[in-house]
Amino acid sequence: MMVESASETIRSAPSGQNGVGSLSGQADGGGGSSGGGAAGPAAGGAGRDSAVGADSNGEMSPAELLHFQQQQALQVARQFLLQQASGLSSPGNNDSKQSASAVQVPVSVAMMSPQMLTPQQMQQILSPPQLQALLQQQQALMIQQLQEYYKKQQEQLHLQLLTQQQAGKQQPKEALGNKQLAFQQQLLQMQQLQQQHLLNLQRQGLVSLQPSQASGPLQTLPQAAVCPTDLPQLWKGEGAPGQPAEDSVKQEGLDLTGTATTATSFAAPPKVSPPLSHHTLPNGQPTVLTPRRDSSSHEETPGSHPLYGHGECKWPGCETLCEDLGQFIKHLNTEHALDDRSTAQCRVQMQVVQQLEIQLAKESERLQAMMTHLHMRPSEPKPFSQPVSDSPLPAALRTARPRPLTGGPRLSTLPRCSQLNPVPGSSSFSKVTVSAADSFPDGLAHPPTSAAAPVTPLRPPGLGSASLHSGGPARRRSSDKFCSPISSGKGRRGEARLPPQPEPPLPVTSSCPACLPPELAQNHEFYKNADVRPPFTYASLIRQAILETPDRQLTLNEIYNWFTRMFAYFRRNTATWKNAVRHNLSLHKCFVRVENVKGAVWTVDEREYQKRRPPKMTGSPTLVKNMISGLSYGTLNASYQAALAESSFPLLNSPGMLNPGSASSLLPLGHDDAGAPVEPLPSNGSSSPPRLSPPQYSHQVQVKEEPAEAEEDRRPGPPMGPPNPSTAGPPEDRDLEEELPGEELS
DNA sequence: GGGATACTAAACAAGG
DNA sequence: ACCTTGTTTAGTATCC
Repeated sequence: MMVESASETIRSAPSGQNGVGSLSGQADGGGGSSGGGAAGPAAGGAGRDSAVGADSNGEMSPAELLHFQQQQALQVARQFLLQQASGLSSPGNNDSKQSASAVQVPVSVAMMSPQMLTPQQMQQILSPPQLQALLQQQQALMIQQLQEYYKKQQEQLHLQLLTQQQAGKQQPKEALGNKQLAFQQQLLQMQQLQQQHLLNLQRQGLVSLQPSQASGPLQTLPQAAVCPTDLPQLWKGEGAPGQPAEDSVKQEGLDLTGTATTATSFAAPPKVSPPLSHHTLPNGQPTVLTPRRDSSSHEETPGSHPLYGHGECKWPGCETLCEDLGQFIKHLNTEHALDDRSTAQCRVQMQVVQQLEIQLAKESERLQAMMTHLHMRPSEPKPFSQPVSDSPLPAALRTARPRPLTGGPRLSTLPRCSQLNPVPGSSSFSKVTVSAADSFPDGLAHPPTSAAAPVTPLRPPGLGSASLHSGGPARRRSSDKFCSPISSGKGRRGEARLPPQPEPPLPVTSSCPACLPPELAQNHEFYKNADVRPPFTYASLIRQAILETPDRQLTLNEIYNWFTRMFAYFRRNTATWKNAVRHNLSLHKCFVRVENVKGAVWTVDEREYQKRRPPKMTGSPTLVKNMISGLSYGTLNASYQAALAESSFPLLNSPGMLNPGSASSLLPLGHDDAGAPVEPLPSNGSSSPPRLSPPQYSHQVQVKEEPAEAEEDRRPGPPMGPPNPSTAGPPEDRDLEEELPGEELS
């Protein structure tokens, strides 16, 4: 039953996924052509999305303006990217950084027109700092434009006011008073609108209150940085549309004081409010300041570098100490130049950022809900029923919130994520979960709550539900074409291929129970939360799972749990992977099944495992070649994936990636044959794990079938009994925290 | 085109 | 009868 549903899902997905449109076209005509079905949805989605904020014809409401500006920002971002790619300019005009930044952008990007780049692609291409800079620029731009918009409005009103005043000289004072009041009220409302707009932006993370921005654009928006506690007042104030402006002004007290002043004595320059005081949030000060500094340093300070701080390189996974900036730059250029590893890391980071964005959206929504519940309920209608424009704000909230940073366009380009929706598989999943005993919470709970909501926005609107659920296949295709750095390239190919190369190194690090493979270790949080297919093969993951335990053995169920625990992808997607896991366990000699009292556990025969690899290693050179030869985006993408996978490994090759110390410790392990022995296992295992581990390990080395049996006899009860529970137990428990809900379900 | 590897799907069996 | 666990086979995709 379950199987059927799952398979159905999968089947339905394929046709739809391919298509993800826009990109497939540019990437390489080949693969994507089939997806006619999907293209439709995608397009539709884009359309729908754009519809939300696109029709900014005529007069724009603030909400529309916001969208429009987001689009513009996106455009700017694209241009920025283009510039980056072509090395014509660097965002921050950092002297030292210029060369590096220019180099770090994949050359192939330069070949793509800005229009061809989707936000996703940009994410893939730009480094986190670059992205950050980009975002900041977008924010600044948006704020600026918003500011200008309001400024114009103010000026218009001002003019009208003056006109009225002049005219009013001849009119009865009463009339004048009324009109003035009306204008003032209008002004007030407008300013309140500004406030809300900015608040929204802040909520969405679009406004970070950077110094530069603060001093400029924001200045004119006195209430921009209203602290949360002021919100109620704000809303309250707005909520009194019927009242005379004066009243409302009074109500607003602090916040609107400036405004009121402006309104009455409008002649005063719009920028009255002290820049900083407004931007200091009660608790946010530190946080606000920090990013600010970074951003400023990033773009303006020549003496610093976003990737350099506290005397060390902040490149993900690299903490190399550098005496000074010069040295760091040198290090940056040598160790983090444009190569597979760097690009791969970059992509991973992008994924992280993306995930964070999702998270941000989620949290923003939550906050909104909370605030609505706590503050707005009493005066709920007020904020949303603004006299001037009832829709503007709300609309902005609704539309912008979900996708704080990129808005519509981006969504349309995120087909790959279309796998989120677990719906179909959920049933089977839950089933499994339950039986699994351990955790699965997510299977059902997550999707709806955490995943569903936030994710939704990111999904291409167009992708129908069909594409949404996509279990395995879906992910591949969708991801392939564009985005998913990790998963990628072309369906399985990417996955299958990448893993191999990377894996070699994996063993090394992975062997250490405490540590995961670099890539996994570094992004383990990411994979844990992001519905992204990990760039590892099932075999490598299984191995990882097993090696992570003190006694290097896991039951099938525990392996399942590890998967679900470590990767969101395996929580939300169909349970197909379980079959794959079993299949892999049975298929590969490197996995040895050992029976014990408790049941059967699986161990890893490192020797066997290492045996498989050699051949695969050859892959990377090719990738590099591809990279260099500058091929099409599709190819590049593949190479990226490979690079990524490679990066995951331990960067054996690149000392730069690791601390001198760590690197040395890891490197010795070597990924090749030596690997087996190496496994830090011994170290860790011997030390912490019970007596069993040693024997076990030895066992692992043995050949599969027979040994298993013999082994079993040899170490009947003891091996499995105590250790197993203990081993599996702890980790499980750890995660249980997160997955508790799941348990509840069961 | 063939070989190797990987993934998915599915059938089947054994045991709980 | 159902589920889990294992094994095996088949088909497909990708890379070398």
